[in-house]
Amino acid sequence: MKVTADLVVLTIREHTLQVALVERAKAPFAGMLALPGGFVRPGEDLETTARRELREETGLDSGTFPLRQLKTYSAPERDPRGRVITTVFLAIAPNLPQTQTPSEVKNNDVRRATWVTIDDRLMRQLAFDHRQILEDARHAARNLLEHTPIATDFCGPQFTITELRTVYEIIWGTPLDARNFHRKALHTSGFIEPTGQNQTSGGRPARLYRVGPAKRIHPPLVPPCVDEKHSNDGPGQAAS
Amino acid sequence: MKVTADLVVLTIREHTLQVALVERAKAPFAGMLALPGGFVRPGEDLETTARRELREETGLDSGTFPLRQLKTYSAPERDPRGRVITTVFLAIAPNLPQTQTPSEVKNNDVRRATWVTIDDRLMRQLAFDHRQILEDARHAARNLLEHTPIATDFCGPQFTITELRTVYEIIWGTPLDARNFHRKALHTSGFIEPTGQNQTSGGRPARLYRVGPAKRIHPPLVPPCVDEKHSNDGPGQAAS
DNA sequence: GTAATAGTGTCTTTAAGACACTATTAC
DNA sequence: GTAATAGTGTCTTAAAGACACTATTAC
Repeated sequence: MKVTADLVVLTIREHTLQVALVERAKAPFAGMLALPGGFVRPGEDLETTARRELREETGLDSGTFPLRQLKTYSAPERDPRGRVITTVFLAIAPNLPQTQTPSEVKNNDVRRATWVTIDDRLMRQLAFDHRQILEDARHAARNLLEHTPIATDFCGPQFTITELRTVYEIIWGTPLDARNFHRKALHTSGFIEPTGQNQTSGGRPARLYRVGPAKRIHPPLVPPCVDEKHSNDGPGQAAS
Repeated sequence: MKVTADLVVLTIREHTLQVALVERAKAPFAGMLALPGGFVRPGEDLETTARRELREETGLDSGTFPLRQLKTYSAPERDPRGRVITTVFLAIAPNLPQTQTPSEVKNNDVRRATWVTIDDRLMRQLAFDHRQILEDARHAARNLLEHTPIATDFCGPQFTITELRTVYEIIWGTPLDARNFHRKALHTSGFIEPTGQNQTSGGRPARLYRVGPAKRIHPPLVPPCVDEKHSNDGPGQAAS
């Protein structure tokens, strides 16, 4: 049985949620979009494989952001080449200054790597079972946003509260009350801490913050009006 | 590369949290305790493997309770026989009437299956990396208890609120206020619903409930006095 | 001054936490 | 009646939700 590690790398660019995808050079699914990833090599654990493949296929250096294992997909027919199971990792990248990490990457499986805005049209163009994987990963990301400080990973090492709120607004798809968000962010101990610096951008200067030591946001940051009591449990992963 | 599915099957018996373990018949780790599990067969997905191995090794029928995929362990040296990665599933069994599902099971890898109370002594007797796996699974179970109705899986199809509260008390290790728990359980819409029946046991008859349609407990049921804002993130799994 | 953005305070509502008594059964 | 267990109500406190104005900068 073959084993691969695949990655869902999310970022916010151009005010939308985007995912790093590769255009496949070979069959099966030649020319279609797929998640970056590849086979585990001897001596590698899955996370090492994920980091290597990310670098090889997209040029992204995962040293700057953490990888979270999400779920392992093992349906017998999920890869037409034979029996392949894959473990999926979620990564959140800060908004990168360069357009993307494109074709300089030498990799004979991959034609090019690109950021793609996540929408319904994209979801129908994905190879393998990557549509399901991406849906599950989005669900996991939304959940992590509520319970962990993961939103700060979308920002750089320093950010304003407005930038942080924008992350929530884009991923949740709803506007948030700036005052209530401000209060929640500052009153959740260990979430963010001031750096003492300011950032100015055409209006009153904004205070800059960095991520704090907290690993959980407690009580959670809940999206407004979405009473998900009866909602589905998502990709079936146990909460951490 | 070989792939296995292992299970952490938890139940509450004799007022303690217990886990289903097997005594290994062969090297490596002959005579030591291990989680039930085994190799994926052609045509099986991981969950199917887990259900089959559970039945073969412990006689437990997983048809009566759900399996949740937790995490995949892939350290290169985790199995001395060679490269084996394993995907771990969590199952919660109701308190079973029979003592356990013992040695009638024919399986040449396993000498016998047994329920074992989880304590520090046990944790030092586990084969492979199963100590780490069990610790991660306990952490995941505690978390699921807060956010999902999984506690009802420890009870039968019908249960009293006191039984349900006892589950939380045993797993959290702290007593809960009966009145506040009662209110929380009944006011969380979709958590539990009355069956209309009563159960009598030496005192005032208790109303019986069944699990409701909710998949999430919102807001979560939080263990008292445990302000885990700065606590570790656990086994590294994304919240579902 | 004007435009743009950041930052803050109060009232109301909801739910958690603490806490003690009454109700129904078996014996 | 007594023992055992189930069930309930109130006060206080913490935090979310709704809502409008002031502060600081660039031009």
